Amino acid sequence: MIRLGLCCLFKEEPIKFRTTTAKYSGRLTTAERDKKLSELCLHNAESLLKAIRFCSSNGIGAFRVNSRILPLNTHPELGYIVKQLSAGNEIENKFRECGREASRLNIRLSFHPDQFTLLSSPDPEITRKSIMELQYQSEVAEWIGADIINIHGGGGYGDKKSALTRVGSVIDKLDSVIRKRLTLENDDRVYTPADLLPLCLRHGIPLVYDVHHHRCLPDGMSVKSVTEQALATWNREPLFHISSPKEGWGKPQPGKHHDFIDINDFPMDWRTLNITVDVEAKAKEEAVLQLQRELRAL
DNA sequence: AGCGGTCAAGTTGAT
DNA sequence: ATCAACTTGACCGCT
Repeated sequence: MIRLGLCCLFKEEPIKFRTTTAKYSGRLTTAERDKKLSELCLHNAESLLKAIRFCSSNGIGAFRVNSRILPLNTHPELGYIVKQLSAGNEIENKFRECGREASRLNIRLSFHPDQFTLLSSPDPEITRKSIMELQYQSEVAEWIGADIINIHGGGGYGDKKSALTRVGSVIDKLDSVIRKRLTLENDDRVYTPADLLPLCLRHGIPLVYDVHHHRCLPDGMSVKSVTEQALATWNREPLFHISSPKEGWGKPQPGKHHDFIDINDFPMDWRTLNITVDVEAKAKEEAVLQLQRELRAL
């Protein structure tokens, strides 16, 4: 019933994604840089294929793709178009193979651009760069058949209402390759489910409900109520997030993730739903497998 | 071969 | 005013 998802990395399984830094890459000659980036992108496509197969073999139903799957792709000085890399065609073909394999094995793929990607900024330059990032992840999403690009609301700037209005107007202008995949997630500092639900309903954007963030930043709504209302925003299999606090509830830093999920943090109401739940835990695949065992044992 | 310093981006809140 | 935290290591370069 429930599809559990692994986020980006492995703890024990030897599947690695590689990256580089702008500082290092910028010191290389154009030819050296092309070679380096080609190698990294191709390596990452091959790792993604392994990740998909690992998930399938282990009963893990979803995998979140790291934002740096194509390292430095949208960097202002060092960014590049994949087709123009020397290994461009090979890279794209390998990603399309990932898509076929994910489809064959029924592994759901998603993206989660990091905190630099936000649509609420009053600065148009930040919005422009964010849209570039969404565009890049959408292109890879097209290749591999990922149906989700999930982001947070971004900054509040002391006026969340105005900020969310900006988010809405940017969303309405997005290219459909982004728009059809875009989802919004409540965070643990600024935007609660109560903040985001009206926007999600008005603009037809699904809400990724992170119950851990909701517990860190409550809004008076119950888990049950948010669950119901979040489900109603989805036109496809819903995606929710789960994690457990490292120091326990009520300690200084409830935002930090524990190695594993405490089964008591998993909402009862979710157990019978037809949903994907991404497991955000430092023990990665070990944590997903443990939660799966504990859910089955109930 | 091993280890430490460093890493593109934005915002918030602790100090 | 500065800086860690966010999702979290992985990389390069020095010894």
